[in-house]
Amino acid sequence: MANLKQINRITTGGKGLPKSLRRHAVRPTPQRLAILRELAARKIHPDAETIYEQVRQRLPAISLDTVYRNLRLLEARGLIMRVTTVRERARYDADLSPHSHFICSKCSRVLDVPVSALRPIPAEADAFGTVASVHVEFRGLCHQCRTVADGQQGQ
Amino acid sequence: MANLKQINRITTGGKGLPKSLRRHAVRPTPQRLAILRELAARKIHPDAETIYEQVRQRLPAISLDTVYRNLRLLEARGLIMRVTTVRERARYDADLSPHSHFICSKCSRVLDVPVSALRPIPAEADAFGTVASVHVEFRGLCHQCRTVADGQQGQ
DNA sequence: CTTAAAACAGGAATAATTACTATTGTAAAC
DNA sequence: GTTTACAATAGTAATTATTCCTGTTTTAAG
Ligand SMILES: [Mn+2]
Ligand SMILES: [Mn+2]
Ligand SMILES: [Zn+2]
Ligand SMILES: [Zn+2]
Repeated sequence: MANLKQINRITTGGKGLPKSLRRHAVRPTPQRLAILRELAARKIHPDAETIYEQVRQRLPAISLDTVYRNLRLLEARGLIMRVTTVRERARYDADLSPHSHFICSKCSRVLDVPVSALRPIPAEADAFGTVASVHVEFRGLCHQCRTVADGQQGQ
Repeated sequence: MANLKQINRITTGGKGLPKSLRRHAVRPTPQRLAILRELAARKIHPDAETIYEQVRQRLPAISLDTVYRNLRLLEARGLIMRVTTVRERARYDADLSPHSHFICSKCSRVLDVPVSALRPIPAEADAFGTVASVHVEFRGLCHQCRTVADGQQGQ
């Protein structure tokens, strides 16, 4: 981290973002701002590595870990969102009938949700390409974990 | 792999699955059958490790790689399905407005799908727990990749 | 200016999954 | 019933995305 003044001059463009960050009790560091700006400017929904490569052009000393750390923090504070689902172990199902799943964020059990709870999703998404599959996934606290305050680790 | 005859006697229970596998041009090996049976018998939507631990009790010599390899093959052949989404790098979005995404399986670009294409999902899923979030994700070939036969790696 | 807490860079560690290789099982041809 | 070619497996190494750790720098507050 060398020459912070200079870095600040480069990266601190508009004043909107810094204020927004302060409101969420997040310090507007140059690295953080650069990451957030990169995400806000482009609509490519980039991953950590892609953001890293871009931000590096302005802040050559930034580390990949800083990108990951900030993405995590910004997501937790509700300032950005994840496009993909939570990255956890792959789980499988032998039941091929059309249905969806409710995944408990506490005990990580997976419950079947019948299609009746879904309603068919219109073919309007075909505007973007040939839809091969639609994945619907509910997350939350299962009944068992809600009532029993102390969540056990089921599965 | 020792004493195959014995293993076969143990694991080859019903005759339905072996035939089903043959129909899909998949050889009904004892390991494969055990994995498939484990998945079909329980409705817990297990991950590879969990299946491994269970199958190991009957086939102590089975390797974890065999479980992974077969889950991959069975999914590819359409005999089982994945509960969770494809395991790839996490991607982020600064646009917090409610919308969904279309992910191209060829160029891996992510396109925004407006809510108009979704229809609200009924609160019927509350039957399973307190729904905190709903994730809808479309997969397929984007227009660009469909027309241009030779897919480029966009993003 | 001093000081405590937050954030950072760089590199090591972790965890899930896949790749590699020598060996074994299978099915079909002879 | 042998032979033979190919598929599948076990065991282990490698890969990949992400997180953790440690010493240092930056920030904010007194
Ligand atoms: Mn299911
Ligand atoms: Mn989006
Ligand atoms: Zn639960
Ligand atoms: Zn595409």
